[in-house]
Amino acid sequence: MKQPSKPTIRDVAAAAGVSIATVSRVLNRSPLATRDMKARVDAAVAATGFRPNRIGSQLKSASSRMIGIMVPALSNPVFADAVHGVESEAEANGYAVIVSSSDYRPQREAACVDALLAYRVAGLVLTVADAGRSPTLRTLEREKIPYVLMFNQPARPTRAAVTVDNVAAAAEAVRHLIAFGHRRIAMIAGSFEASDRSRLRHRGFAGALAEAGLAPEPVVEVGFDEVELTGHLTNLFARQPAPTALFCSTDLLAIAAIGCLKRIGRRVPEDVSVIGFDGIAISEVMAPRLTSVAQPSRQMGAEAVRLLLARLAGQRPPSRRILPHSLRAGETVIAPRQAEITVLTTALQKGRNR
Amino acid sequence: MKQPSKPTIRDVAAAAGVSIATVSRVLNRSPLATRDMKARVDAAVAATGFRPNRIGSQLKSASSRMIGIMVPALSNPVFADAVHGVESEAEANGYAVIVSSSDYRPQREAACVDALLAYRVAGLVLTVADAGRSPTLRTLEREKIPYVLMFNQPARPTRAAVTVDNVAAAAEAVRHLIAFGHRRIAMIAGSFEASDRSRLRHRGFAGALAEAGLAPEPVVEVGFDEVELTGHLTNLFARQPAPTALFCSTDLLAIAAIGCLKRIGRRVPEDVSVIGFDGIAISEVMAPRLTSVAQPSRQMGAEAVRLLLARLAGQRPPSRRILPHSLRAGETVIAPRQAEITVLTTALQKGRNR
DNA sequence: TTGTACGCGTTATCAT
DNA sequence: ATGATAACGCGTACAA
Repeated sequence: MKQPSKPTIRDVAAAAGVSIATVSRVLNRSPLATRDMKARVDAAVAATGFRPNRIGSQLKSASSRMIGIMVPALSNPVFADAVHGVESEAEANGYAVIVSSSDYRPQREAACVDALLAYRVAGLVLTVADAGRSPTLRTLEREKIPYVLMFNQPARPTRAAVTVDNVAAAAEAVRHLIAFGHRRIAMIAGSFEASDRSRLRHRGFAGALAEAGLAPEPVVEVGFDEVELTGHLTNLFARQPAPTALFCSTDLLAIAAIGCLKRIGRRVPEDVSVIGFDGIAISEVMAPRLTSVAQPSRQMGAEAVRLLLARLAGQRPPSRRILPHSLRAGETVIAPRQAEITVLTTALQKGRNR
Repeated sequence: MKQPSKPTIRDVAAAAGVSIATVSRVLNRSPLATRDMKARVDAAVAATGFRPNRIGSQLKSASSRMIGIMVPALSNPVFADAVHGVESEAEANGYAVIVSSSDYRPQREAACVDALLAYRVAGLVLTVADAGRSPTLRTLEREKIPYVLMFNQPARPTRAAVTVDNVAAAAEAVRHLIAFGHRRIAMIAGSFEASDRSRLRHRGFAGALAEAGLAPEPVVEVGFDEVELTGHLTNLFARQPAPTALFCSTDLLAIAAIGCLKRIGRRVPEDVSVIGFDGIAISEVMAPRLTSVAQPSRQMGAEAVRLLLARLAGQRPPSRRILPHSLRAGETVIAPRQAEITVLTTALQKGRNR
């Protein structure tokens, strides 16, 4: 049952009639490798079916060329896209990626990171529940493991992060609703405890309302696996006067909310306008197309890797990268009924004045 | 700039005043480790901040406790879910997971797998474009690397795979439409070249139509990143008589199709019924809820890992695991207009007969 | 029960 | 330009 264990650099050396040092030089494209040596080694590599063993190489060189990545969940397309970005940028630079997910449970984060560190990853790209109070980040700092946050937007500017400006982006979403004439705007937010983004987006929401002199509407805070929003929405819309628009802290929540709204007899956008946050691909192909503040998830992953690699190369890249968000107009936001009437009236009066 | 390199087992031994063998035994829970030795070592581990280096251990023991995974794309929730399943099952068994994605490009598969093999992964869980003619799988077999396919359903029964019965599942979807009274059923299929699943599902589609004595409708084959189906659908529905139902080989395609249909003035389900394949989470919360043949993606990932680990443990597990699919009734399939009339008529007659 | 010493596959230093 | 050899961190056979 013993495997004919894989050929090593030693086997190649024997087959080529050279020393292992020569083989190593050829494999690593050392300038010292001469043409004929290269030819002989290449032939021997092909003959033996040799594959360089990165484990051996890592042990020696203490640089693992592996990047660890931790996200709350792969089931959210935002994170799946970001991981995709991380993976392809890493791959392009000769790095492999080890993934793990915390399942939105802050207390799992430490264990995940521990596992990654056991593999001596060169660095980490991660999204934590709360960058402000994360034992995990402190561990990484204490042990001087380079890391770059994604989506998190830590208050401490020394913590490397690639994000969008969550407060500004959320405020922009709300202002978009206000510009359409909405005055009673409610928010559905993902768990504040499990997501500092959710808190920041709420701050943007509240700020935009205050700035417009509007009364703050109640915020419905829900869990991330919560898909049954019917109860929450029923309560929300039982109030008089009912909200005319809904800002959701993620697209996933927005899509779920739209489904529940339809089922309780509120049409989107005719009765209620909805705007999401993330700009995931699916929200662009559904009908009506979801209006959303899009963040460039895939690029954020790629950019996080670039920052990490620059840091690993001993450079001093900016510790923070705020990527631009963009308001992606869809079809789920229109003017509320009353405003429509106002607009019409105004238009008629103007017409008459001519 | 030199890092104060991390403590090794040797530092721990020195701190505890024991030998490295003792430390190793304690860390690996060897029965030879005595209580007091364990106490001293544990204290020293804490004092030094030691973290076992898996790289060293892997090199020695030649078993990497890493699983490689390759999927066509993380942006498809089906694969993201499967990776999630792989990740958590692997984690539960002390394995780490290295991911890579082929971006639906068959010619990239070999390079991805090569990279994974360089890390001496213990085995692979993967989805290839076409399990029937995959140089990658042949490579793995030649080099005796254990692997388990996911989603692929290879003709050769020796190839380990965890899948659903794609032909039967697709046929069931089509029979569902037929049972509702649909007679003109078209199909939108993902690229046949990039997905053997797509081909099998088409076979199930054609089989179910033939079995019911229905004429085969044209199949629209589209790329996986193709989101603009308006043209295709316009052509499809310009035919006379137009199809009354649509079977899509993935939920992503179904969602895109529904969006495009609405935009060309066909309502779903009133004018056209739509059924998907995959049962991704989002399709359950949108409105109308997508009717779909669901496959247990997350469990498929987990099951693939279980199979792989059993094989690694030297067992001879069944090489193929066909997991049950389930028809998840949503709101996108109703009876076509004419059938509705027929049904009503029948019901009226029955009522009169009473 | 505990410790010594070797080897896993690689890179890199130092002779030649 | 090429080769011999010493690490890297760990597990374990073997000796004590």
